[in-house]
Amino acid sequence: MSKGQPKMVEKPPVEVEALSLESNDEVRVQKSLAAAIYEHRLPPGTKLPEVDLARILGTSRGTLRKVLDRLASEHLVEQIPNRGAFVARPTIETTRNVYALRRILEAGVVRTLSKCNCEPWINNVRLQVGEEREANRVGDTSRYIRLAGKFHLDLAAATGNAALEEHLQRVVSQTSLMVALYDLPGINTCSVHEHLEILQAIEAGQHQEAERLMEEHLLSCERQLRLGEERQVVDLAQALGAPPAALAQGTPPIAAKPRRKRLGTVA
Amino acid sequence: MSKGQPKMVEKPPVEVEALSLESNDEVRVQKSLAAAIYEHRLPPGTKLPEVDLARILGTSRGTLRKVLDRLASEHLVEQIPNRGAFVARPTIETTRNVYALRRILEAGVVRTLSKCNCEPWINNVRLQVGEEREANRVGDTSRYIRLAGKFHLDLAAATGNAALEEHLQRVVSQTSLMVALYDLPGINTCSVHEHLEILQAIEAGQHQEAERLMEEHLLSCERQLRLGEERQVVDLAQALGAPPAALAQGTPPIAAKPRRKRLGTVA
DNA sequence: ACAATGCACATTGTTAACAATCAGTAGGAT
DNA sequence: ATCCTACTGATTGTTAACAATGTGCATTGT
Repeated sequence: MSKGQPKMVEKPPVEVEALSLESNDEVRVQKSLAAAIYEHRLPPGTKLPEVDLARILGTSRGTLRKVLDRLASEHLVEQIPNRGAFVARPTIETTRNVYALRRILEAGVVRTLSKCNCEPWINNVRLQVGEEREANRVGDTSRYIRLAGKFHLDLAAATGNAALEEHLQRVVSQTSLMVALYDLPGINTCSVHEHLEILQAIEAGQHQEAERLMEEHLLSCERQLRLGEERQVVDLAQALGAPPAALAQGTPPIAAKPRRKRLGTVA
Repeated sequence: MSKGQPKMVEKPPVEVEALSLESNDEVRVQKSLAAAIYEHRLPPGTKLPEVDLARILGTSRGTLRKVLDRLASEHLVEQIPNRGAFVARPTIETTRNVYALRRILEAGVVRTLSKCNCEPWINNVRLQVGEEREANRVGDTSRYIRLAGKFHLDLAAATGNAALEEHLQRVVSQTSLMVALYDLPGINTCSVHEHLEILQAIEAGQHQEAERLMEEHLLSCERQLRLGEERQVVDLAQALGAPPAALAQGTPPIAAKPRRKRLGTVA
């Protein structure tokens, strides 16, 4: 066998299961960061400097870098080329899209559950909704956020479809960012009552109704957000009541972001 | 401002759009690899050695590593701790789950499209289905696979929901691996005719029918796969017809993978 | 006083050398 | 002859130093 040219195709009898614990450090760090973002302890826009975070979380810069990359691929952080990583600030359009996707996914979850046996899980979930209500009453936001999300994820887990669960996990995490960005403080995000209604419909075997309730619930969540039109770049002239004659630009709102100061190039 | 302790929360006026071109090299390498896997040029189980691939794709080991990580997070490659990366070999259970997820997502796509105007895109898509048929007839598998997948992705793109499109992208890619693994060669994966039927129903505004056709289409795709029960570890004794008395293990198939030779420890 | 230019610091990005681990092989004992 | 053990080569994983880039401040000129 020539070893000069690269051997590309070579099937090994891989029979080992791909264990997902990996470095064990990466998952710990990733969970810490993801949880902090998810629970609004790190608000959107927060800078995430590599060295500081590495020291705080007790890991190396390399692993932290890898974790930031992964979180970026989940749209939980944004990376700007030579400036670093920030907690993501999803746009309003993205928010609408993600909520629409959640409706599709979770309607699917409920539909799938209607063909399964609820007994094994439904009581556990009901208990957790109780905790949810309690956390909400006491005012423990972190805990409440976690539990409210967990309700939806538990339903997905109950389907036994790991792929479905994983994808929902992603959008639910994103949703938390959107709540942090656009929710008015003081309003309760996920109504506990609606959660109970959904469980009830599922248990009673009312597929259609359960699905409708879930979609309605997600719609009501989205409606609690301040999703006015995109924070458009303010046209100073117009805002200050300049004479219309001065506005040669035309009617469409000036979408001109390209504020790009040309730099470098020796004068 | 003390610079001894780490400053964690610090909102910068990030108004720059997060450009996704990144290193420009990473995306190129990732696209190359992903395409090669998607088009079955790299069959499941193929080892992906870092140095070879880096040389072939004309990049550094570092970026290739990053790309492999990303593809692993999309379940296109599996990473085994100290042995490297391989083109993923999704299990039969995963396959069923992913197809179920596709039915959920794509039914959602069709439902969403029913509320939109088809005119801008439907003719383009129809033309591509023509190319699809042609590629299939000529026998250009790579091209056919690409186009058949593109149909589904184009529909998702037509919804204007980038999040939905992205998630579908992932499962469609995974699906390609499953076809490579479980499809019997010689059978055409996605029936062109069914694609046309779906388009027709959408155009005619028959929501229900379009949705039903899409689910039926995906079911028929899944049915073309050889998804017999999991390739269970063969019990040699039983397979060779050893006397039942010798089998003290019991009925359940010996799932004993833990072939783990204890190593090290000076004798 | 304001704007623009150049410098210094801080942070990110990349590379290369080193360390750890594993597969395959040769050797020896039972 | 077969099984076990120890070694070698190859490949992956990690660390640390270096390079590149951007930010902010001080300085200078109008």
